[in-house]
Amino acid sequence: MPRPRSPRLTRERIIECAIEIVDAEGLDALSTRRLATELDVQAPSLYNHFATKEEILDGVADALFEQVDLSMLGRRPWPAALREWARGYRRVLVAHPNVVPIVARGPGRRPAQLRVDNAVYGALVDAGWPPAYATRIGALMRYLVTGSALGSFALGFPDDPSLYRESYPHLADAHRLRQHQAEVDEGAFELGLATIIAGLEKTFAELRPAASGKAR
Amino acid sequence: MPRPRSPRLTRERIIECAIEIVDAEGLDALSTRRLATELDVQAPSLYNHFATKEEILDGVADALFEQVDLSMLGRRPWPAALREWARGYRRVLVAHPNVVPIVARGPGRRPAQLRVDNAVYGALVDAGWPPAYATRIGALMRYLVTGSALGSFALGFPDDPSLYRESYPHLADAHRLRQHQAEVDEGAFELGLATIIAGLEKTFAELRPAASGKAR
DNA sequence: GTCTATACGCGGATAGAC
DNA sequence: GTCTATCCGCGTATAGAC
Repeated sequence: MPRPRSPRLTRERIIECAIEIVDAEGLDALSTRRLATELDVQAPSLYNHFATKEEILDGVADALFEQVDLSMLGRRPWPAALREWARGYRRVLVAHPNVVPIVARGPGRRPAQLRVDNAVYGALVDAGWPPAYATRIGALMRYLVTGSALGSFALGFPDDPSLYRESYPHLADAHRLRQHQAEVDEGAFELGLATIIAGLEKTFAELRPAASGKAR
Repeated sequence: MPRPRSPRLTRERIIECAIEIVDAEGLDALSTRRLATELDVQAPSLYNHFATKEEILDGVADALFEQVDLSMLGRRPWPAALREWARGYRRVLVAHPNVVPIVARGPGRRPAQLRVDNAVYGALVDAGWPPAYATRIGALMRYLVTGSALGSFALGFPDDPSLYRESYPHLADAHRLRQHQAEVDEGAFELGLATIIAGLEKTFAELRPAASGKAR
C-alpha cells in the first residue's frame, strides 16, 4: 500500500484508497483518520470531497458496480444472459467481500447499482417476462449473489475438530471445509444458479406456450 | 421499552434488551452505554457477564437460532423437510433483519447455529445425499435465506419517482415497490425455494436411480 | 461476585484560520 | 482546499465500594 505521489485529493483517489483498506482489513478498519493517513492528509480534509463517511462507503460500493459486465444482456437469450451476468456480478463481489453488506441494502441512490438493476430488469421484460416476474427474478438473483458473496460458507466453520466432535456429530469433518473453500462456495452458487435458471425456463415456457422458442 | 423491575443483570436479560435495541434502531445503535442505560446500570457492569461487546452480539445471533424449528428434519421426506425448515429459518431472520449480517458470517462457535447446521446436514445425509452435495445444499440454503432476509429488495429502492425517470427508464415504477414489499420479497424467496427444490429432486433421482422412491 | 467511578485512546464531525 | 483545534460518544481497562 504505497503512499501516492500527488498530494492532491480527488474523490477517485479517496475511494480507491478506501477500497484497499476495506479489502485488506475489513469495513471496521476504515476510519476517516486511517484513510487520511494513507493519503498523506489530515482527516477533516476528506470532508471537502464527501459530506459524510457514509458517502465514501456509497462511493466504494458503486465503484464495484461499474465493473459488472452488462454486455450480454439483450444480446443473448435470457437464460444464458442471466447466467453470465450473475456469474460476473458474483465475481466482482467475491473479490471484495467486505463491501457486500453495503451492496445488500439495495441500490439507494447509487448510480452504477441503479444502472445494473435497470439493465437486468429491462432485459427480462424485453425477453417477454411479465413485470411482476422480472422483479422477483431480479430480487432472487440479488439474494443468491449477495448471500453467496457475503460470507463464505466454508470459512464460517472454525478449524477446530474438538468443537464439533462431541455435540455436533454430523459436522465432524467441518473443520476441513476450509481446504475446499472455493469448490464449496462456488459449487453451492452454481448449484443454485443452474437449478434456478432451469426452473425459470420451465415457468417461462408455461407462461408463453406459443412464443417460447423465439424469446430473446 | 419499559425498564425491567429487577436491577440484577443476567446474560438473558442483557441479550433480550440488546435484541430490542437492535430490532428497533439497528446494529449501530447498540452501544454498551445505551444498553446499560436501558438496563438501569453503568456500562462497565456488562463486562461482568460478557467479555466483549462481540460476545453480546454472538448471544443475540444465537438467541435467534434457538427459535428455528428443526422438528421436521428426518421426519418428513427431505424435499418437504428442507422447504419447511428454510421457511421457518427465514421467518425468524426476517423478524430481526438487523441481526442478519452477524448470522451470515457463519456459525463460528455459536452453539445454537451449530446445532441447526448439524441437524440440516445430518438430515440430508441420512436421506441419501452424498456428503459433498449435502454441504452445497446447506450452503445454498444459507445463501438464499440470508440473502433474502438481509436486505429487503423492495425497500432498497428510494420512493422518489424523479430518481428513476430520466436515467433508469425500466425502473420507472420502482418507487412503488415499497407498497408491495412483502409480496416481492417473499415471492422472490418462494420462487427460488420452489425452483431449487424441484431441481434438487431431479438431481437426486439421477444420482440414486434405484432408491429414489424410498428416500426419507 | 456485582456494580460504580473514572480514565484512556479512538471514532465521526464541525469551526475557523491560512 | 487543507490544516489546527476541538467536541462528544464509543469500547473497554482498571480500581475500588458494597
